[in-house]
Amino acid sequence: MNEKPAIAEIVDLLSKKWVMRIIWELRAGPLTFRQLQSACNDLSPTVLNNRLKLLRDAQLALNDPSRGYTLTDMGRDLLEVYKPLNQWAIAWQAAKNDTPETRRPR
Amino acid sequence: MNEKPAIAEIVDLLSKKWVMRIIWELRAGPLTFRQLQSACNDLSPTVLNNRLKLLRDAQLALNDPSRGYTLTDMGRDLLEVYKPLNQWAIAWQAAKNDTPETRRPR
DNA sequence: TTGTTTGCTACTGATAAAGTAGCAAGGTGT
DNA sequence: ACACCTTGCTACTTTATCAGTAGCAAACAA
Repeated sequence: MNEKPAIAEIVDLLSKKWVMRIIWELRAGPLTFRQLQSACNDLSPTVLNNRLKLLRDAQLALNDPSRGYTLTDMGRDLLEVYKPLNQWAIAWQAAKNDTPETRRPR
Repeated sequence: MNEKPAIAEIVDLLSKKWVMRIIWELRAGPLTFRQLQSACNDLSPTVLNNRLKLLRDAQLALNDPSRGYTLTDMGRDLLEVYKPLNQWAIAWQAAKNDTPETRRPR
């Protein structure tokens, strides 16, 4: 039924611009379409709508008309999985900005 | 020195097409430019070269002329961080393809 | 009615990615 | 020297993706 390995499928989805950001912005609770828009640097409704459709199809988010767009349980799980990446990223950013070329001698 | 939070910076990088795939293809050891190309579905040298530059700048990969392109220690660490995502993805793919709409009644 | 907010679409312009051809540098073998 | 490779890479063109703007219909409120 699935042509692709699961990891390839999710990497494809998360490689699309704004997808991870949208999930991130929904971390604290539901947001309306327009709230999401302004949370994501006023991205165009064209792209936002497209991404929300992808996220709904992937069952990572859904639209509860009375509350707004919300993460599903799976969406929240994905955020949990991403937490270690945050730790790694902090160490990475510090390390890559402290290289022989850019570091001044002491 | 850094305008962006580390997590935003790495999400930006990993959101670019082929970046994660390239890291993945280097998991087992060095590959030459052309080996990487064919490993990544014959992607154009234009994009591959661009991505390799990004990865070199991010110090996740480097080019050892005698061996080919290789992951740095940080690059390998990133792969480690991604392992849980693989587990999550398998469960996610199974769950999302077993929904009330697409599932036939028994 | 008038006004507001909702999700969303249509249309246009800009940017990123892909496809193809080919080059210069370095090695290898004759 | 020569003709061959493979290397990383660039130039150029086409196509896909993303962004910006305007605005609509539905739902509700004053």
